[in-house]
Amino acid sequence: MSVTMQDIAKKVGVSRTTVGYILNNKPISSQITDETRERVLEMAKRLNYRTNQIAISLTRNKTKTIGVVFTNARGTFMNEILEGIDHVVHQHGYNISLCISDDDWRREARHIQMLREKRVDGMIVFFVSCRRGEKINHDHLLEVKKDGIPLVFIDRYLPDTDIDYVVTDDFGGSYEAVTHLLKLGHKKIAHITIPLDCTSVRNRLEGYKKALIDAGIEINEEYIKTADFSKNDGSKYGGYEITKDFLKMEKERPTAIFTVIDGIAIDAFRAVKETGLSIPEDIALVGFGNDERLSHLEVPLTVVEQPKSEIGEKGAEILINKIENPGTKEVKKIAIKPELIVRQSCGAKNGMVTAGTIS
Amino acid sequence: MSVTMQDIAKKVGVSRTTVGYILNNKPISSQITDETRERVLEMAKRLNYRTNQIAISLTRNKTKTIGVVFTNARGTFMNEILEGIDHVVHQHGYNISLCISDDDWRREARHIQMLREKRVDGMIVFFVSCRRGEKINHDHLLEVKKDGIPLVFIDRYLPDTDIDYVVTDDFGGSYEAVTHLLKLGHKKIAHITIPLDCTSVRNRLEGYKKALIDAGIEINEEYIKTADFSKNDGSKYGGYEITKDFLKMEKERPTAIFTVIDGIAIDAFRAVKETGLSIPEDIALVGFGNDERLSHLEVPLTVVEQPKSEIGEKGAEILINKIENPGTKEVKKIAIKPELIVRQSCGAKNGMVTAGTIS
DNA sequence: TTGTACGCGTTATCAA
DNA sequence: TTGATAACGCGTACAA
Repeated sequence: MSVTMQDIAKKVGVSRTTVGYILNNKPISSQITDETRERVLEMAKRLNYRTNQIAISLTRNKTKTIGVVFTNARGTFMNEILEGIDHVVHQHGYNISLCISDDDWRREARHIQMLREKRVDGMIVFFVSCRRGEKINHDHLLEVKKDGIPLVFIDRYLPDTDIDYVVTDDFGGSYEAVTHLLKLGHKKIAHITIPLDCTSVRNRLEGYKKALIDAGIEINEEYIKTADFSKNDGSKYGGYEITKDFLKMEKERPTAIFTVIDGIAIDAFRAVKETGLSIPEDIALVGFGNDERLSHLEVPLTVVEQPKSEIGEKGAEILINKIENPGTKEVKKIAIKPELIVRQSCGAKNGMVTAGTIS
Repeated sequence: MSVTMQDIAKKVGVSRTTVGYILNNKPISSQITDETRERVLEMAKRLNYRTNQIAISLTRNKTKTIGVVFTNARGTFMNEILEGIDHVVHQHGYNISLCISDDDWRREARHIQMLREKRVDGMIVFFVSCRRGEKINHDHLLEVKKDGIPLVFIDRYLPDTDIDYVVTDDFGGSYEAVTHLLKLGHKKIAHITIPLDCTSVRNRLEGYKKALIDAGIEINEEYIKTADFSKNDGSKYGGYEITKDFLKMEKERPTAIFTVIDGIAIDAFRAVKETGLSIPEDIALVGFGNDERLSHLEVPLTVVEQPKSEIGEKGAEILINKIENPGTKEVKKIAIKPELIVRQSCGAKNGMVTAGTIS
């Protein structure tokens, strides 16, 4: 099929070894006749010789490939992280092998099995978390770690394990967003969360609670609702429906809603608009994630922006460092502080409130 | 490092070959003692043996990996195509090696070189097109074709080459959008295009022109403008500025604007809104692509929707077919008819106008 | 059941 | 000095 060193050797009339020395510019090759070198190089060019990395991988036990696993490709969440990973990784001569698990942990496990068979040098994984009621097995992830294959989680992590990760500081971001609302005078701040059992969702809820507590406001469980599950009668109860319910609360009606993700904020926006109330005058609204759609709504939404590129870059750096320095036992657990992008839906004047990076 | 067949063979006290036969369930293995088989299988499980696909790739000369090259990861254009590719490809046991060229053809060439060294079985490429003034070299793509490596282009193609591709029927989609506007009574329809020299942009312009001509309307060059280039004085002249200029045209002011991509439509939307005119009453607006943002604007935009998943799926199918049936010389050139999604910005009542698939 | 050779590049060793 | 030989890494295929 493709041109091998053997082909060149045969054509030129030297051994495979000699060709190898010349093409790789080995010190020994300085002792090879200039004429031989010339002929070999020329033949290589003429035949369009191309290193066979498969052969190299076999001997070196290194593929220069890293596996990247995402749950899905909806929205632009994956994109920015992927771009971050791509930049760092290619700089170091690595390739990305991308897998999408479709929010199915069995698929995820199969993908990881494939990546292991292909002997990737390491993996960056955004793993599947369980939705209400599901049972999820994470053994395939723990096994990767156990077998000493460099592994870095992104955006969420497995508590009680010593696996490296790079995540958004969800607690901090949430805390800041709610504190921002408090400073604007809001006291009745609702939170819409989702039935997804992962660290980010939990930490955002905790950040919300802590901010209220620190401000001396009692947690009102009526103000915390979980979207996207079915009621007994089978009807959907998502961000839209929940918001409608919040708006019906009359005197106790919240004056601000903080949603755990952008998608829910869009639903809430629609609900508020339909009710004839206005944002931010009647209801302030803050999302989390910074989906592109949010800035194009009639009233651009204020959001906590996940530092996606940084997550990707940092994750890749940690991974490559692990790969190239196999001794290190140190486990990196990094939470990057997100930015609060103040637009119009919270009622503050436009601007950006920035915080530094903690780890 | 990892467990090999040799390890198992040594532990069990049989030859490497025997282990291979048993693990791969070869017919010959039926003549192996049940006891030996048991012991081998158990040892494999105990040691957590995992096939080394690198070794297999070396002998088979097949990596079961396909290279996918995109220009960038902005927006959700890549995502849907990628999901389509991913589904088809994994079904056939292939992995994706993803590269992002950052709109830089030299980077693209380097990526393709890497993919070739890693001996991918085929490639799906969304290649870099030239912007005004740039010089782009496509030799690296032609070489892939020349060397017999299965290659499929997506969303754009190189005219005058016999390389397979799957694209949007840009001409048809454009034609349909403009015809739709004509049917709504518009006669002064403007088109904003971009200075990108690729088949899709050119074909959309042609579709626009043909629709007008077929309706007996003369092409008014004043109504065709190219966004995103600098004027002599250095100021930017993008979709926003162009739209403002259109709106200043008084009597000759266009009543509808059709933009070559969604991004420009958003700019145009902003310009119209600022001018105090309303959509669709004063100005109808139609985009191309179906970016998620468009449906969340105050007035949801009517768009020609690129069939992204289909492009990905079809592209992957063609590629895998080429890989697994190496004889076929047939070149597939497929244009998938897009859908016109009628929302509010064109002034028609909501609904979807669908067309079939042509090829 | 086992030995042997192959695919391809690398490298330590050995001969001219 | 200049170059060739052989073995390695791992799974597979075929003859023995």
